[in-house]
Amino acid sequence: MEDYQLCPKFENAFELLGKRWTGLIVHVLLSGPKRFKDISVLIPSMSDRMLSERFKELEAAEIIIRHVYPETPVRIEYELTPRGKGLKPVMDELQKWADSH
Amino acid sequence: MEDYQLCPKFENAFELLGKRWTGLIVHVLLSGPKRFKDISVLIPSMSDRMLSERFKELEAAEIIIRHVYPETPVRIEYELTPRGKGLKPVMDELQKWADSH
DNA sequence: ATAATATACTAACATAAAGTAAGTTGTTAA
DNA sequence: TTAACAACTTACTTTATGTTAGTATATTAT
Repeated sequence: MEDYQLCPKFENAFELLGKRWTGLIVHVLLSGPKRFKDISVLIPSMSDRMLSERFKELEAAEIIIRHVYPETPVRIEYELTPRGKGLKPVMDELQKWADSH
Repeated sequence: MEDYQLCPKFENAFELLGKRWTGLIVHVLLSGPKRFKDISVLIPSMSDRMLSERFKELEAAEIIIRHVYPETPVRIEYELTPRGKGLKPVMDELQKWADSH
């Protein structure tokens, strides 16, 4: 039995963004690539465990890319893909809403 | 010890919209007031229990209002407040993103 | 040489949120 | 009198998230 859906794409979007922390992570990455630690400092109420889990999901959804720079010590950065950057208008509108209401 | 926050308003917005189903409920209410049953039919994968819980949260956050029409049988409708309707641009941008990416 | 510090995680366990199935209340219809 | 419907609620299970501690690898301090 298939589920009737309002709009599969829309529902898929919410499956991702409707998870705790996902939106905030995308939001901070909109200001540029960041390291694991950077984000955990910017969003201190989120645990490392959650950040790690969300990174994996966002990478699988091709919203972020993981860059490994083989320096010593190794530097790892997370960056939004074009798809991820495409969320900027959504975040901007949400910011406006949050400020005005 | 206070938690440093990126932007309290923004984080608050996510506390609500970052919960499962909330976004979809708002989305369907953007097309007009609806009854409990209407929404449960439009979003069949969501349980009544969740719908009931989300309604309460959205009402408390003044995003929806609950109207009771004392007909027989009683008719109850949920409608977006101006604050709730203010989420339209956010939803529109998300829709665009979902369609294009 | 050894201990301490740092980054980027992972593991184990506890609690909170969401899913599932059935039941409640008040009404009208057959 | 039994059934049907709307709008929920309750009890219980499963999944998600929170909390604390620990690992691997490398550099720096003593």
